[in-house]
Amino acid sequence: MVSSHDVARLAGVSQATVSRVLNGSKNIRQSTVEKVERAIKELNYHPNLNARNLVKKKTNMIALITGHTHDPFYEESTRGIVSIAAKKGYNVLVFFNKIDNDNMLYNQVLSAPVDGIIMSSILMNDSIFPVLESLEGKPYVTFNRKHSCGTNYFEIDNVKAGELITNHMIELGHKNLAYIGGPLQASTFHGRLEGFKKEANRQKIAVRDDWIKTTDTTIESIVQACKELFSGIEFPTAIVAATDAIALICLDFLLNKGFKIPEDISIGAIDNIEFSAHASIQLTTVGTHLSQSLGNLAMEHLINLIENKNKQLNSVTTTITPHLIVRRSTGNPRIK
Amino acid sequence: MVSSHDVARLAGVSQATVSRVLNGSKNIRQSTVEKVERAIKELNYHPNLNARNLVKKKTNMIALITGHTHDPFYEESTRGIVSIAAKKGYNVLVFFNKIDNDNMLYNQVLSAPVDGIIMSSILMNDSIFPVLESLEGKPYVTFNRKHSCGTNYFEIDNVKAGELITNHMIELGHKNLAYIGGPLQASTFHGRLEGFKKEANRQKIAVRDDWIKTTDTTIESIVQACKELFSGIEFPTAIVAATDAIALICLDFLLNKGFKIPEDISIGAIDNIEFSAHASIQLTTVGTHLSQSLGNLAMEHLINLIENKNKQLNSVTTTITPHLIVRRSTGNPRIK
DNA sequence: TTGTAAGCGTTATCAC
DNA sequence: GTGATAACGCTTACAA
Repeated sequence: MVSSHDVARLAGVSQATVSRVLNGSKNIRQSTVEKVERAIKELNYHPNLNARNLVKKKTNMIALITGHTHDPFYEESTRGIVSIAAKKGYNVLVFFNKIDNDNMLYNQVLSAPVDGIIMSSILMNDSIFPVLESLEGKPYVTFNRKHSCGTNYFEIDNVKAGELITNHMIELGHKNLAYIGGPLQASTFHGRLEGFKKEANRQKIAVRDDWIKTTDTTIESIVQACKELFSGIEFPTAIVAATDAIALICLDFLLNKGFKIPEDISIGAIDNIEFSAHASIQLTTVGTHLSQSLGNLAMEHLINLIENKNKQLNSVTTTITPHLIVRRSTGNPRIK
Repeated sequence: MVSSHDVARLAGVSQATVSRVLNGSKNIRQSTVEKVERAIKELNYHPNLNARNLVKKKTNMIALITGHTHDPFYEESTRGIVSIAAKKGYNVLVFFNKIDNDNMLYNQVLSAPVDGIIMSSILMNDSIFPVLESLEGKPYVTFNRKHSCGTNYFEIDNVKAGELITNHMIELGHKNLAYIGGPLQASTFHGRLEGFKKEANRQKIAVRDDWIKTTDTTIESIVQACKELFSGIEFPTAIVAATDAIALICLDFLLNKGFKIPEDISIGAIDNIEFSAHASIQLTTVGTHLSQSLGNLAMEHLINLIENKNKQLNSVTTTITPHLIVRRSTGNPRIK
């Protein structure tokens, strides 16, 4: 492996001078700059970032802990985060987490050589948080979900989101509502289910307990929930899915069963992933009016935290009010 | 930032001993292990990986250069690669590249502190390759696309894939074929277009020059291609898209224009991304019989290269024979 | 303008 | 078993 010493030797200068050229310092004769650059090119030298980072105590890397990008929501946010990071001179180390606290993973992230940590899929009682708090000097930020005792989060008003989509179904005339969500230790699922129940309650719509499904967000468990919902004599006429990703899986299930959407069954969700707008999907959902995604906002905030070290910024909490986006997956229930 | 020295001081041992405990070395008294571990916990110590990597000359990180995960193909491969990496103890640094050679990016990747490099979206004449070859000791691997002078690639037989989907259209009775692809400096697009032309030729089907569209794979340019295709008096009855991602965008365009698929227009593609099997898409496409994706195979190969340093493995070239997957986006042309 | 040398936080080779 | 100590490849005062 060629080092700056080799370059120095070839260029006939000291290693320190090579370093100066590399870092574009002023006060350095143009002719030596050229000598060094020629040597760099000739030896095909690339600085060892490990060594640099060690002395600079800065790596320009950030760690992202996200749910599997199988869920388009996480794919979109990951894409945005990596892009913003690149634009600002950071690289991102991607970690996928499971549904439950994963201490192995967290330890890895905690000692990863990164300047900050951004997380989307943590639980309200996640064990990483106390550690993170005690880790002075390594800023972190959360988006989508939040921790029960955490600050620095960017979320939508999940209760409101649940109310909006539920209200839409009820306004359409649906009385047989089902709900499919995820683990309630996630603040998103917790809030959305609360919104669903609250709105149903407010409108005096009784919801059967066994029509409220809590999955682990895997395809299998969502399909299982669908099977249970449509195995009895009575079916729901409308499904409120906690996320667009869940809705997409339900949709696949229902279409394969021969149901017509929305004639037979209405389906609506929350997240407004890009694909929901596709002409062959047209999912009614709940989204934000933001031009930036939550992930992008969080990433920009994280970079501010890293670079400004502005202690005032250290406890930003952002909750965005969502709104309903009506498309073609919801309609009036069939008259009996 | 707490270092192993701090731990040593608190535990009343030397820093070297802390290091030994950390690395689980034998020949160390159980009682001191406990002392050290207690100190580690108390100080909330996490080893500095930069320092460790510097001396070990190993980072357990790999760099992935991929197209934007906006294209589900890249999302799926990225997901697989990150998962395999994690399983094998590696983390992945994700870089998105543009359609053209991006020297800034490449320089970044080249000096990134990684043990190896995996790339999916390079061009046949990409400038990174000569450098990569000269970079002894940093293995690399390519999947999906390959470099004109590169080895270590995993691809499908793109010409064959182009032939298969084109043949399918012709067998259905289509005579007015259009093709929408991407930059021909990408081996995938190059081969797939070649296959398209070859098969049309073999079957004596004349294809209009202006019905062969080369986009830059952005949504805008694909939509533009669609507009051009469907603005004249004569329309194609079948579209061969070079990738499922392109087909999805065409599909959106066509459905929004009020076309029925496949009654008015058939559409088929290559890649067999997961979403193509969704009940609301049902895209006819070309895929492999592999249980693993190309990206996964490539990643496993890369880890072998890194860990075994087996020089024999150093020039693996894999070309998988693809097969047709008929779904509901293709059918017979309307009889005039 | 350039060179010398002291770290950065580890691992690993010696002695003891 | 454990403690010194020399790297690892870089940045950055401090000298010259």
